[in-house]
Amino acid sequence: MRLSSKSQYGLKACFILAQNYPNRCVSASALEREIAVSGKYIEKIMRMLSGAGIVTAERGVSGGYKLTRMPSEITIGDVARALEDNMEIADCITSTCKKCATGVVWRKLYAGINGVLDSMTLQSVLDDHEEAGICKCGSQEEGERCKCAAMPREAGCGCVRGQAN
Amino acid sequence: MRLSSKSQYGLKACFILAQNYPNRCVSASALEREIAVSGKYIEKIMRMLSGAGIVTAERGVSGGYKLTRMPSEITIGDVARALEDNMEIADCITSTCKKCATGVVWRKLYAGINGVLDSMTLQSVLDDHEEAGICKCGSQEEGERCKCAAMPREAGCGCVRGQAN
DNA sequence: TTAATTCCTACTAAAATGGTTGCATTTAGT
DNA sequence: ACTAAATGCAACCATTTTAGTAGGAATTAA
Repeated sequence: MRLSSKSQYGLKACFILAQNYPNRCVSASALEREIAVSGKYIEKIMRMLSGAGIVTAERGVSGGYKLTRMPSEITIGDVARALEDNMEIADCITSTCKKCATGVVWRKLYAGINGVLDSMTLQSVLDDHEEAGICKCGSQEEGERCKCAAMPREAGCGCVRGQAN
Repeated sequence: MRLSSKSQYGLKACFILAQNYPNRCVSASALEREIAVSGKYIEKIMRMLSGAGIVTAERGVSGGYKLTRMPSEITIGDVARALEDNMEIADCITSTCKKCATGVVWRKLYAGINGVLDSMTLQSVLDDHEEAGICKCGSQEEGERCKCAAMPREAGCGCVRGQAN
């Protein structure tokens, strides 16, 4: 009962894209720096998100990835279902078998999981996080000022582009 | 994002033990017949449940497994957590890291999963299942009479011990 | 004594996971 | 036209996890 690393990295990437929405593309190599994950691997993950219609990709120099819709229109469930190879938590989820009582159980769990995941959007999570006094950009320790340098940020986080602060 | 086969088989076994509670022991070989799973494998699974204090085992001829407490006192979560090797769905569940927004998400999911699993007991699920017009013993197809023969059953399911009906 | 049972350890084949490699294609800038 | 930075794609690979299997020791009712 574990999420794949794809979901974990991919969601981090989506939060970064959300912060750059709708203007800027974010490249795989920028994500590599920010998330500390292999560039080739995050590239693969982004391609899965692209295939699922969650991000678009622009090729060529100064290309990268961008959300296809507003962060408030993308649920965590959208992202997780795109990246999790197998969301069918048990064999009897899709089957109509009613023979044993386990079907009820696993279907209820399945519904619960998707319910939780779809109750949050990229936007709502970032809002909650910021409201809790934590800078959206995610690169600082608690109580410290933001240290991020590589990435353009929204106002209010204390970051300066291309310069640590 | 998948449950292990241990949880799936193990929960089936627990329902059978629940139907035989509190009088009868159910042996691994009986479970093998009922659930259609390797006897050696279900034996291993039962030992995990025994280690978790959910069932007790009696050795020797006419031995087997029995629930340690009433089916209404055992939640599905108890069973799943005993059998699922790793319930930590993401790396940041237990850590106190607040740097990125994914922590909020996965902790909410984790709480949701356990909430669903703990909202059901062996008893409540069996009751719901029976109320839906489905025999608790689980061996019949929908609309058919029960075909189970190997196992003693509670009144009302139409089974006769040691005899198909 | 025997047969049916659990207990325990070790082993193994297959599948899934978490990437890596290499190359083709696209594109902005010079 | 050339180059460098970017995505697209397919194949590969090592490690870990999963889903059992195998074999024997200890226990117990008949």
